[in-house]
Amino acid sequence: MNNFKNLRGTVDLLPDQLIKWQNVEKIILEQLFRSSVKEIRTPILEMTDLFLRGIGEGTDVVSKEMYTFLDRGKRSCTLRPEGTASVARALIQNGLLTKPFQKLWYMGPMFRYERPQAGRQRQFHQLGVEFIGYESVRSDIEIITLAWDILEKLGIKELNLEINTLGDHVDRSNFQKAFLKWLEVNKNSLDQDSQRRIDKNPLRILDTKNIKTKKILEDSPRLFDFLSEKSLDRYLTIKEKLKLLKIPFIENFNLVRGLDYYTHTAFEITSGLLGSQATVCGGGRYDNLINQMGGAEIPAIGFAIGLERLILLSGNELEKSRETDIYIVNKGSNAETLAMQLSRKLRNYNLITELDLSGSSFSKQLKKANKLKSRCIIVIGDIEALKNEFVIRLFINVNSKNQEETISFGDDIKLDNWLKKNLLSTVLP
RNA sequence: GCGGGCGUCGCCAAGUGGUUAAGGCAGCGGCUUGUGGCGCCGCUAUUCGGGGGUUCGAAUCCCCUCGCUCGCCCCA
Repeated sequence: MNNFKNLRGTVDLLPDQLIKWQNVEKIILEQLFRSSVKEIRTPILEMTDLFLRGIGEGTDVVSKEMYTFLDRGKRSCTLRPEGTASVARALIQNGLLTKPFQKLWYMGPMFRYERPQAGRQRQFHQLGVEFIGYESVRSDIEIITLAWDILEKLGIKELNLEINTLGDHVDRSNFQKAFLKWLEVNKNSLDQDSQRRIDKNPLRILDTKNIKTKKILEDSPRLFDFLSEKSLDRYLTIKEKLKLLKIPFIENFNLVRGLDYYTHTAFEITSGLLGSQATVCGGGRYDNLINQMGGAEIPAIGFAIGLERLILLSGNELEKSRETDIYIVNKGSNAETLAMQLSRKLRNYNLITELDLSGSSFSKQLKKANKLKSRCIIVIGDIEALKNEFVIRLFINVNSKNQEETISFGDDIKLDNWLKKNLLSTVLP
């Protein structure tokens, strides 16, 4: 096997699969459009420092999962592992932060160097939405609602929304002090992973999956008790409004999320149907990120949806695509020229037209049309070409020969009427 | 980075030491060189992920390697 292969953790998306992708993307884009969210596109490649500063050096993403390399100018570059840092950078750099409020989305590939498994790849795709400049509690609700509605529009069932609050940076550092103190005392009872995290990223210990550690953590100080009145009030309001909007959620005080920049609201939407990589959507507030990266103090909140996981969850009704409307069977040089002209004309209708380019026998071409489940065929051979006409026939079943019509080239009215009567009335939008 | 499972045609597979590597689907050609379905006939792996070894003989046994996959960690 000397052939080339794709790199581990990357996949080819093939035509049949892309039907589903396109349908999913269409529904997403429509919902974003209706929600007044605008698109932004940033480079896939960025300076490594952007992510070190933005995401945080202690995070797993930065410390062990980045695709980083030196370019020819010896600059350290990284294929983006997520989108938020890039968006923040772009807004600062392009002076867009003078606009007080912006709702933005992006969609595209992200890269993380990990061992692939079900629902996890090294190159994967995310839809990200960021509400920039929004501080109000309502913006938290609105963005959670948006994420929820997108998933709902796609018909995805069995979702769990988990929410938590991380407080502001003051709350968090107060808590962290108390927590670190507690950790020192209880260090030896923790599992190895958690012990390692004490120095690197203590908050993440809260999210451990180790059952023993979980048990021990029950007696640890809780971030919730360190929330300022304002932070607490914010959190309670969110819960209350979500209830009013009838969006079901569960509280998860251990939901910390992997990136350093989050403050206040953190949320995740998971599905039991995904196996061990259950998170479809993760998001939260990041009021300090833009400032940390050199911009003004601008609050923001966002989420990201993993498209591969979304596709796994989406129903197979989205795999269906429209079939061919008209298959043009043609043979002989004059006929072929006429067929080309005709196919161009037909494409001005909202019809899927396939011009046979094989030059093979009528029988072969008909078989192909049948295989494609074409709703209608046009036949142009030497005989038709000589008379400057073509035959158009409904192709629904073998016996539909009687529903055929001969039309002269140039008789656009007759063609138009035939199409309206037989095809256009049932064409999907 | 650490564990488990698996690699036979484009896909699904049988074969588990003896000289032809089943079968199905898909594909291609024909029956039918200007008319679809069905059917029938034919073609499609000098080779079993790759390399080395054991053996008279290997897809089948051993070693190494590569890849895939599932899980841990973590995340989308």
